[in-house]
Amino acid sequence: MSRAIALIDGNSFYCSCERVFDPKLARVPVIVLSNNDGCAIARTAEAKALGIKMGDPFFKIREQCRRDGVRVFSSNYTLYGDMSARTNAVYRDFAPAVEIYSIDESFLDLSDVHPDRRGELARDLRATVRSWTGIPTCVGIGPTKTLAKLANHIAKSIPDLDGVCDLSDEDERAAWLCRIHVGEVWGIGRASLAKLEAMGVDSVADLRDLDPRPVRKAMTVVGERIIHELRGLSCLPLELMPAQRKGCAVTRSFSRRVTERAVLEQAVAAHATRLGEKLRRGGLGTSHLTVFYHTSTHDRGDPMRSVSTTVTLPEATNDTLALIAAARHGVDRTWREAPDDRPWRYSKAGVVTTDLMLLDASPRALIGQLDRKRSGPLMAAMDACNARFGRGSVVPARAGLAAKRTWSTKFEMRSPRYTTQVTELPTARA
DNA sequence: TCTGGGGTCCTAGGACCC
DNA sequence: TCTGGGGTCCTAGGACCC
Repeated sequence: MSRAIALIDGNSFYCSCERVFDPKLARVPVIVLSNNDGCAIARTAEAKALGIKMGDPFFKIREQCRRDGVRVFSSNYTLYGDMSARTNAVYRDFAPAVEIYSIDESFLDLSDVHPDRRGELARDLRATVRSWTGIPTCVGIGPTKTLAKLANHIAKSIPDLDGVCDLSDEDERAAWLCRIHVGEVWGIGRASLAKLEAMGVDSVADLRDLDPRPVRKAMTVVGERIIHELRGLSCLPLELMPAQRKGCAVTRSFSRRVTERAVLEQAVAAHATRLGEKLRRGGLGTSHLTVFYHTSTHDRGDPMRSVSTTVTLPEATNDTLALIAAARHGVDRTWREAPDDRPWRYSKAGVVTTDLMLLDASPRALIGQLDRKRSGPLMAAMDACNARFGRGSVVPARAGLAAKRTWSTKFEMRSPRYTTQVTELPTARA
């Protein structure tokens, strides 16, 4: 039996999550905004038809949204993450192996399903997910991940296919590859597209038929792999065990421009706190913390400043207090008072780590060892309180975190966390 | 100082993804 | 006024070693 991979994803996933809990959103244009209500990152078909593009800044389309009756939502990651888990639970009923690729996409191994039955299984899967979670999906099937992705793209763009496209058959596949633009291929971005167009490549079939060697020269081994994958030779295995992550970052734009040192310190302390939570969830630690903050390139005429500094810790840790101290130290050694009456107006700050390791397996310091016997239980107690009473219920004192946050990210149009907060359950009146 | 042929590790930057 | 956040992989080049 031939190898077969399916890629299933939620249609306009974030928008579909909002629709599940508000029937009035059906058939009207809906968009979901990025953090800070910055730009559109999910659009329903109706919103796309109005010309709203991926990444359109909200302040530029606000008026159009009002005029055209577009329903606008801030992103509600708690809700989307929970809905994602529900869809994956359904996928696992249909396939022996599932790779969760992103919040709304999963690869399924269908190799053991007879080729004649794969389309039927995909239709059954779609219907089940729709009925059990409310999320509409599309399914693409092919002998490699790259072809499954391409099939999914076809399933989405040709309504007659009813949300399922199977590229298992070689002749059918060849016909489709001639009709699809090479820019739709997974892994071909702007830069590669320009190179390929210069080489006279237009369709996916053109790319498939290229000699891999010159492509490797121009697009590295990544480009070469894509060609093999398009020919049906699998180079990208299903990754069933999530790999240990290598880096972790918490970065946010401010909801206003920030000029005060105390506010910047409060922000990086808050980001370091969140970083600690993320690290502890994976049992990970870091011994280097990079702190950055900068002005905005959109503020033309304003003085620009971009700062990035890396603070070294004596040994790996995920202790919030140690991370906050490191983050504040980063600000300490880089903060400058403006030379004249035009202060730098910072737009964004963050903390970044790139050297994560399992804390239990990390080497201990000879000098400056942190007290893990104390830190572990303290952090566990803090995490437990915050899990029970909501994030931010317990914060370290002294870091200024208890004070009002005047800079924090905007979510002015966020829907309730219907599935994870008992206080935000929908109300029914009878 | 020059001459040669390997290695490893780290970092920065580019590209791409969702 | 208002333009997201968080990842991965790959390569080149420098520092350093034998």
